Order: sequence, then structure tokens, then C-alpha cells
Amino acid sequence: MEAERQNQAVIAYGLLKRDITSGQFRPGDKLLMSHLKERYQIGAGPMREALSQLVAERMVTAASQRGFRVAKMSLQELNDIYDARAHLEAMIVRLAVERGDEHWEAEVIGKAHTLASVAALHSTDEMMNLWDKRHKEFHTAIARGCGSSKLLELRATLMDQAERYRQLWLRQTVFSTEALVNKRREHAAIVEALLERDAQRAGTLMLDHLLTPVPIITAIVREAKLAEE
Amino acid sequence: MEAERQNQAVIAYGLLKRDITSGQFRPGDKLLMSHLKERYQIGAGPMREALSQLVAERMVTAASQRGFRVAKMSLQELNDIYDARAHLEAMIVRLAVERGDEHWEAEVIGKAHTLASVAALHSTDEMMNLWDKRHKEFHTAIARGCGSSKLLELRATLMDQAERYRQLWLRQTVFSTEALVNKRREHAAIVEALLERDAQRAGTLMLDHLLTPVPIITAIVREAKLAEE
DNA sequence: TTTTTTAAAAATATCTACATTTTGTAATTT
DNA sequence: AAATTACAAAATGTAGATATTTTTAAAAAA
Repeated sequence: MEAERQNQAVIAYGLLKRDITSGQFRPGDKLLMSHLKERYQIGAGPMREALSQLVAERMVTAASQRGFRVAKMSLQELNDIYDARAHLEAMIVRLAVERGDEHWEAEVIGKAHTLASVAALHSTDEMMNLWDKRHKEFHTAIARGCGSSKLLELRATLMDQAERYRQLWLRQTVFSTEALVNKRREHAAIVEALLERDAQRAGTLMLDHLLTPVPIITAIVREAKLAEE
Repeated sequence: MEAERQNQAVIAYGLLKRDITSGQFRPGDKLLMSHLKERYQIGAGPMREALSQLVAERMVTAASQRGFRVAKMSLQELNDIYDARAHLEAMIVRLAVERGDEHWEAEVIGKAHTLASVAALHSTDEMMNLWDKRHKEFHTAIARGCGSSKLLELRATLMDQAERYRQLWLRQTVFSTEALVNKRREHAAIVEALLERDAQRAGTLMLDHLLTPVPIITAIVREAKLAEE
């Protein structure tokens, strides 16, 4: 089995998306066609295709005849994204509790265990990436219980949009033992509620869990003047 | 103030989206580049841009080196979209009841009135379009109370994806006096719950309201063999 | 002198026409 | 029938032409 040959636009899409989320391009930056062509070794046509897709995902903005820019960040958007994500995820969790089967339970417990056992053995960045990866997998395992691909797609859209903000929170959290302990406690409480099939409580816990990063990110954004108020 | 000059890709995006939703192109149809170029009088580059955006919106599918197709329809997808939409909208309504102000209440009551007063005075198609337009405006007015642009965006995404299925239901409903009376009753019940600020009841009513079309559409789809099972 | 206006030049975005690569098809061979 | 090959159709990519916006600088007005 071999990976399907991708066209230029798809390759550029992936690279540019990565470069935006990782902060190589900063919010509001002009995305100069000549620069992008050079950077990704690609023609203007396919490059525009990639940009169009990112426009549809709200990661890039376009102005007719005036080219493309990295979408700005703002405290208002931060709050909106996290609020929407928290309520969406709470709703998904309630559904998952109602609909999830035994296999789902097993997956969740498995991912929770894998996440809890990330120890500070590795290099700083490795540790951060590993925790982040497993944390995402844990939450995704829970969400999958809702059984709706459309809801999972919407969730993925919001997570993509949140990613630039989330990156700011991640470093702080992983490097604070206290924060990690808190997170572990919250996760345990959520799993407990899931297993007891208490949809209401699981939803509420999830809502709070997802909103805790907001004040922290707000502070960092203000500090670094990364975004409009 | 004059409408900004749009580029070719944006124009083609709008036309193609309309042609897909209205059924000019049918699910699974190959979107032949030569045909699209001819039809919309446009080059291949901008056409691909438009297609890329529709791929991001799940209305078109792409296979590398094999071109583009209209996304298929299926009973499974119908159920998934409507289930997701109903739960999302119910959640949004609960938020709207908690967060909506007086201006929101006034808007909702206004739109409800405008919708209820659509009479069978006009020609068949005019009547259908008018009812549809006002029905959408009524629901959108309710949803806006949640105050979250991101949630409203997600809602719009799902509505776009539902549109092809919805079209099938619309004709049936508007031309059945009984169905229209039922809808009016449901709308009234929802508005009542909103005004009493009963979030839970409003949510439940909305959930049921949005799921009623599913059996009807299922029957039509089966009848017309429009989709996979 | 400072500000505003205008005109030209440069930079940039966008589009088209053509070249290249890949895929699908049907005839031919095994 | 299955595999191979040759050809036609289609998708994708590139380079350069065209149109638009932005910048620059000079001229005119305040």
C-alpha cells in the first residue's frame, strides 16, 4: 500500500497550514504570492488553490485584487472559539454518554491511562509534544462516542481554529507540575462521570475543563501583544 | 457604495454552489473541467479555486489526478446531518434563551409573525420561495440570540450541507395545508418556550421540530433513488 | 513650509493559453 | 479471459500577458 500521489495544491495546503498554526506566519501578515511561490517551490495557480481552502477554514482572509493575509487573532475571537468549542464538546459528551458502547468505554479508559502515564522523562519539547498528542487522543476518544461524523467534523473545524491560541497555553501547562496535576484530576472526574453514565455531570465537567485555559491564554496574548483586544 | 469587484473564482464558486444545491448537477456527477470552463466562461485556474472551496465545504469531492465530483448523497448522511443539526440547534437555542436580550425577543416575535402571515396568494414557486426564506429568517433570528459567531458559522455549514436534502422536503410541506398548520403550531410552541425563558423545553421542542422532516425526506429519496442507502 | 493632489512607476494579483503528466479506454496480444 | 499496449481524454502545472493596487515623487494649493 502506497501513499497516493498528492498534487501541488494539497502539499502547499499542508505546509502553509502548519506554518500558520506554528506561528511561522503571524496574524495579519501579508501572504505575498512571490514569497509563497519561492518558499514552497510552486506556481501561483496551485498556491491560490491552497489559499482558497484555508480561506474556507477561516485561517486566511482574502480581499479581491489585494491578495491574502493570515487571519488576525483577537481576544474576542479567543473567547468566541473557546466558548463555542466548550459548549459543542459538552453537547457531544452528553450524546456520547447516551450512545457510547462498551468498546467506546474501553477506548476512553485506555487513552486516559496512556495520557496519565506521560512522565517527565523526555526532553522538554518531546515531553510537550507527547502530552499534547495523547491529550488530544483522549478527548477525541471521548467525542467519538457520539457516533456522528458531522459533529466530529464541526469539532475538528473549531479545534483547528483554536490551535494557534492553544499553542500558547500548552507550554505553560506542561511545564507546571501543578497544572498537570489539576488536569489529571479533571480528566479522572470526567471519566468517572462517563462510566457512571451521568450525561449531565459529564457535560458540565467538560464545559469547565475546556474553559480553564481562557484566562491563561488571555494573559499571554496581552503580554505578547499578539492580538487585538 | 458599490459592490466590490469579485474575481472569477468567487463568481464561479457562487454559481457552481447554486447549481449543485438546486440539483442542476446531481450527486456523484463528474465535474468535467472542460464543461465547467465552457459553462461559466472561465479558465481552469480560477475554476479549480472555486472547486477547492467547495471541497472544504464537503459539497464536492476531489481525487488527485482524477478531478472533481459532486459529493454523493446517502440516507446515512441525511440522518447524520439532521441529527447533528438538530442537536446543535437545540444547544444554540438553550444558550439563546439564557443569553438573549429584549431586542432578540422582539426580532424573533417579528419574524414569527412575518412567517405566519405567508398566505397562498402567490404563484406556487413564489409561495414556496417566500415561505422558505421567511422560515430560514425565523430560525436564524432565534439562533442569533446565542451571541456566538462561531456557533452560527458551524450552524451555517450544516445548513449548507443539508440544503440538497431540504429542497426535497420543502415542496411537499409547502403544498400540504396540514403540514403548514403543524409547522405553525410547532413554531408557536417554540416561541412560547423562549418567552417563558424555559431553555430546556425550548431545546427539546427545537430538536423534535428539526427532526420531523427526516422520515419524509427518506421516503422521497428512496422513491427517486437519489442516493445510496 | 506644509499639505494635498496628481501622475507615473513599480509591485502585485489575477487570468489565459499552452505544455506536460496522468488516467481511462479499447484494440491487440498472450 | 487476462494482460499489454497505444491512443485519446482529462487533469494539472507553468510562464507570461493583463489588470489592479500601492508606492513614489513631483506639482499645485493652502
